[in-house]
Amino acid sequence: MTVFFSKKCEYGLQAVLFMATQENDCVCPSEEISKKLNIPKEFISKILQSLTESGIIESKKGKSGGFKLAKQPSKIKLIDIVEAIDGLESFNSCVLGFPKCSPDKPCPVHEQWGVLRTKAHEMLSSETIDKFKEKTLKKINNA
Amino acid sequence: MTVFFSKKCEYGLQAVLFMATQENDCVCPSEEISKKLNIPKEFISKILQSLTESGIIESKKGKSGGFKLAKQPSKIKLIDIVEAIDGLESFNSCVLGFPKCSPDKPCPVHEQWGVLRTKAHEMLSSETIDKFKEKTLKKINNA
DNA sequence: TTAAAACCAGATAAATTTGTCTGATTAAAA
DNA sequence: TTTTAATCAGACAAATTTATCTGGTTTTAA
Repeated sequence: MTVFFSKKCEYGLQAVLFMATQENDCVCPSEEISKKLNIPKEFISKILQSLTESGIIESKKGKSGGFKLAKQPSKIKLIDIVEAIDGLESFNSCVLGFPKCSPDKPCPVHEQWGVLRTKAHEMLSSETIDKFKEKTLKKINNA
Repeated sequence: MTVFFSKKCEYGLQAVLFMATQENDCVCPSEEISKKLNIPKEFISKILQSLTESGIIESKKGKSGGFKLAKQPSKIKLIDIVEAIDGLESFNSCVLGFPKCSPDKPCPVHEQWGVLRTKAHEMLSSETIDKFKEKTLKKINNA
């Protein structure tokens, strides 16, 4: 197996990155997101609902409703989306599954893995979604 | 969620690291491994069976049987165990779940994630399990 | 030779994650 | 005002992962 993000989180990241490519006050119905990204409609709907609760996106109900970002793209970090969906536990728990892994009671690979995990966390915390607009458009339209 | 290794893989890594701390020709029954590492007996048995098939460990059947490493600890890399259990697909597939993510058709975070993934792969490929003997003993006996 | 202690094999069960369905509510547009 | 198109809520279903059970086979040791 060996995944990093859950499917939900992958889809959530895709969806938010996609929404960041849209014009400002244009709301995006879940069906459109579903089609553009090839994600089952009902599934992405649920994910969008939870991202709405988390305050990352906003929803507009009723006809010609949909979703849009709740903040400026430059204010949304990748880690925000990950935290909302998968949580941050993995950045604080043992990669080998040992109990109570800590600097005090390190697991065998504590050091080696710690470095990598920190780098991953730094990357996700520093990158904001406005940086990915072009690449996202390219990927979605080319793929 | 956000896991890196599956539970199976975590347990497999723990078990092999533990076996590397044992005396050379001493075979280790699955029950002992189960108790030492707090892993359900039947579950770790299955995992040990599959590691046996993969040639990483050897089994001795019958009374006073058990498992031991099939090679010298210095010849077993962490990545070997991961490959045997989880496979290497994740090192070659898109972290955002986009289809056909490649240098040609990169996903939005292709570069950023690629660096991290490569580092993870390098770490797992360079570290051999003999390096962890002491730390493993400490962790198991202290925890 | 026999009993005990281990691995082995395959089925089954439980838990979690992923995905679907139904109907209610909301709000814009005809 | 009514129809239509959307979110929302909660139950349900399927798939995957994790864990357990049962019984068989192997081999040592008493």
